[in-house]
Amino acid sequence: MTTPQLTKNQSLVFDVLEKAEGPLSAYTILDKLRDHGFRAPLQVYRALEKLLEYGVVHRLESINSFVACAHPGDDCHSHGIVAFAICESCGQVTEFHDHEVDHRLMAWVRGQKFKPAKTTIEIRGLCEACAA
Amino acid sequence: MTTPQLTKNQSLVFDVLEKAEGPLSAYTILDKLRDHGFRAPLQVYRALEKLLEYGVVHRLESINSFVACAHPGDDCHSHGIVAFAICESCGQVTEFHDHEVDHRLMAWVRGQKFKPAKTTIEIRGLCEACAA
DNA sequence: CAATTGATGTAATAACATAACATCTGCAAT
DNA sequence: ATTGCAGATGTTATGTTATTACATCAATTG
Ligand SMILES: [Zn+2]
Ligand SMILES: [Zn+2]
Ligand SMILES: [Zn+2]
Ligand SMILES: [Zn+2]
Repeated sequence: MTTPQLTKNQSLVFDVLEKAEGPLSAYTILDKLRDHGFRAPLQVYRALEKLLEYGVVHRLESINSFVACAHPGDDCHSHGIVAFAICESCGQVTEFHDHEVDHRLMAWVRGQKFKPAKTTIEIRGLCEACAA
Repeated sequence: MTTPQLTKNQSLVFDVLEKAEGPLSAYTILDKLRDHGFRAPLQVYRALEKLLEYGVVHRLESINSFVACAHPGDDCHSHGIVAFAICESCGQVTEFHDHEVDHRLMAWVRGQKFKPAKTTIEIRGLCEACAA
């Protein structure tokens, strides 16, 4: 998907996520944008909805948070599955993907005649620095 | 992990999940147990916490719901990663397990010196019946 | 201009989850 | 048996995440 020009609110939300060290909750984003006129959760959620659709932001289901894509423009994103390693201590997120994992999951899915729409792979644990 | 004798509340919550067609939210479980004296969310969440710990119930992160384990006693559960296919139309959940996926993810994790604690794999889409 | 479409603003509410504190129950040590 | 403890439970309140409903605004287009 080619990303269209972002609207004002979408840009504001995206900039906050890009500058952040780690994933942010929608309400944390809201707080960071109060000075820019944001007043209600919906302003954040609506922007996020589009940014997710454009593939420039990912949602981390297991921690109800959002993060800017670490590999913008990477073609794998369009058809591949993205995985995340999330440090439960420092919040650091690493985004990666593995074709073999994709293939195995999609092979299973095909066998079941299941029609996949969105796949979540999230590994929570401790990053190297925090595990030490 | 060997499952200890369940307490009254744990048994009630587990029975509701076992008899359910698909995954249930904590509040749905609460409603189903009002007749048995349940009054507050915490009664459900506390029971779920233990049932998750014993491995007889799984949490589906992407839909904030809980489901009874489909493969109780399966040894793979203790050390392997469980994956779920979730039908967004009828709610049906299929639990499966693929060693190759585990190996690939764990190999990646080792390479990063990341210490995994809990891994989530959830595929949302349409089951065979609903896709037709 | 009128109609449509997409974006935005605002208030209210729904849905999910935890904190804090009191009470009870079973069991072991004295 | 009494005391002390640990685990489970009950209850209220609160915190966090997400959506519904409705009004308004701006750009496009026929
Ligand atoms: Zn990405
Ligand atoms: Zn860390
Ligand atoms: Zn299971
Ligand atoms: Zn279905």
